[in-house]
Amino acid sequence: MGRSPCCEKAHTNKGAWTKEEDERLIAYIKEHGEGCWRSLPKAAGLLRCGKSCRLRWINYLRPDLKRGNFTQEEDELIIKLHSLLGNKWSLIAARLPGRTDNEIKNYWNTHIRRKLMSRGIDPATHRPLRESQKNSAIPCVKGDHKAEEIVGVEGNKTGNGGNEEAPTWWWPEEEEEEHKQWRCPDLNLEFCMNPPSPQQQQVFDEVPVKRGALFNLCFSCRLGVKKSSECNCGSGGILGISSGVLDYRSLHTK
DNA sequence: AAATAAGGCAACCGCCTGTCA
DNA sequence: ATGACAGGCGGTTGCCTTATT
Repeated sequence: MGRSPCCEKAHTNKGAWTKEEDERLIAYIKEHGEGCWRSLPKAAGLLRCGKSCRLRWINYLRPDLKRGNFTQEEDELIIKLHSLLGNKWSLIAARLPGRTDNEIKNYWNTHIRRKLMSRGIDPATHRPLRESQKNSAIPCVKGDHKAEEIVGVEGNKTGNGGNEEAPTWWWPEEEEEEHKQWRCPDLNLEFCMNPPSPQQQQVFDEVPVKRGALFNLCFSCRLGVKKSSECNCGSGGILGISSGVLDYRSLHTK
């Protein structure tokens, strides 16, 4: 037997939200806060599925949302993060204050994908299209490259399927043979994590990480060690992976 | 001006995961 | 240990708007 539906579909509205529904949802959340999405619709007098309410709030009604076009900096950050995380839109969104996973996903599919394709870069692998077709592996990273250096999109390496532009991290032709030797012989997924530098620590403490909120986490929580006895911030690692484990600023590949 | 195509985005669907009894 | 449940996520759909013919 399958799971029961999250709501009684026969008596729920679907499709676009009306202004009145929005106002009801905002008013309810302002008074009672987020959470208990299943019971929220009834309590708020909405004929909507709880999931639908959650989505509407998170993607559209939250007061901390940044509306409007993506900036060049945001563009580049999305590309960088996507090259590291893949389609983990929620993780990517966690690093772009005021942006939602859905918004970033849509933006990726409609703008960035095309932009990368026009540059001859495979948006799935972040490799030149010709290479991606030959070898559909995830891009390998040259030993000491930091994540920030991996996915620059400017540059003009030729031989990428006729397109002049290619990532700056792509090696010059004279090194091509050398790199063919070791490029993705095995996919090395071994990561090392370093404690944040004082500068990184400051960034961690200042940059809104998730949903515009500020988090002050101890080191064990940033490592995603849930309920660690070392935890001295009291959060118990509630943010897990999004808080530090995969933070691209402290993540290096070997 | 009307018809059609393409683009953009909000919303839905179904699966996965973590939590709790 | 197990199952139910809520929340969260990524993929997909469908509608609305804009551009083109």
